[in-house]
Amino acid sequence: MTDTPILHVDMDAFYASVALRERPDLVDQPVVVGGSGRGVVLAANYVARRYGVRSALPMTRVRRLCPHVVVLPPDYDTFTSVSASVMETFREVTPIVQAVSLDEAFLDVRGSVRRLGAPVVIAEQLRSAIHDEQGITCSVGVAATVSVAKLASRRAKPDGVIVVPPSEVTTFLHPLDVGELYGVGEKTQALLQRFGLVTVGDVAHTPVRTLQRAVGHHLGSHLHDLAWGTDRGDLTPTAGPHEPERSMGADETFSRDTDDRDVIVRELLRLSARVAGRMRAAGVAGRTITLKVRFADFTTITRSRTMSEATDVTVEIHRAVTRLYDALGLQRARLRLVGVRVEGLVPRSTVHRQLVLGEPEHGWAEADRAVDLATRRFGSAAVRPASLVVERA
DNA sequence: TCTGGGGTCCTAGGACCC
DNA sequence: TCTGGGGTCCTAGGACCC
Repeated sequence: MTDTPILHVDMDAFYASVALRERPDLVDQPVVVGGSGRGVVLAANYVARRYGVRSALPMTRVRRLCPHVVVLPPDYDTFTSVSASVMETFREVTPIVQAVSLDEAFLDVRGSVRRLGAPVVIAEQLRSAIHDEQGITCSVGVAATVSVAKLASRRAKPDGVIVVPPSEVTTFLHPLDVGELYGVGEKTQALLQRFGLVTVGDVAHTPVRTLQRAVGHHLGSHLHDLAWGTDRGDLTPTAGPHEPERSMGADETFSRDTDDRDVIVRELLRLSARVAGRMRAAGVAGRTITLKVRFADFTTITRSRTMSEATDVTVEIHRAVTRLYDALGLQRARLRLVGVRVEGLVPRSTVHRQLVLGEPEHGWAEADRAVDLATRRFGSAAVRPASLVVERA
């Protein structure tokens, strides 16, 4: 038996560490993985962090903070395959693995201690296995609950392990900044601060009703639980066929702001095709179609429309978002970003389409299937709508 | 040449139904 | 004929996470 059965394993600077396996010559240099132009940092190695470089920082600021930083482009195929191998290593320890993202997971090792040893021993075994197999380091938090394990792994970084036994939970939690709690971002932290609540201990000693008045009913009671480390925190194993997504979407920031309707409608077509293609690959269709528009000043609005029937057809999604866009009646507003999202996803097999006699929808669905087939065979650059083909002079 | 892209969940008001 | 209460769906926005 153990009183700290939950492990939170978090890769250190995951994207950067994976990218550096190919470039060992750069390990002592400041390195970030990120986009170009208007992109942000996806991951920064610990050398870059000494300059104040962090995830989500705009690249323009990164270059100011650290002019000699090396920027590597993300290689998601490699990240995905390294992640899959790491998750496989976790499942050799316990079947109860809940992946949070490519680079972190919770493990319930309750059933493994007799075979493998105490949780802290398992944590060290995992760390050396991942280091040997993948050439990257990770940190592990060990605790009785999910939320405490998560905070412990952050404290353990980089390349360490921290165990927080139940008797030490409040001593560990209460001095922390409220912003460390899962679910407390910039806004909520500022809100709590106005109530004089700065540390986790402050939140713990505030009546639930008061918290709920400050931050809303749900979050208020949630924060109170987190502040005492009493969240239930049962794991939902993500092995095998995972839960279907509730929505799928794609958005894109223009390389420069635009008010050109042709450019915008063409981008909406590209995004609609991308989303619809992923939906068909996943075998889902959806009824609610949402347009997202971000203006040059970064204000963002959404407009959605729920259809009578679910679709996975590119031209139907494109037509819906184009109507929503035109209904905005924008004149010369410059847009920074547009996005397309489809919600209310259901398995494609449950959709029975009521085709209006003579409507050519059938033809569009078949055109999509032909595109999917050609894409699988020749790659995504091979097939695209005519309006997306750039003529070569 | 500040501020990505993929998501999830919550809130709140109004419509509509019983 | 003077006003209720619950449930669900839709829409829009916002906060948050990695």
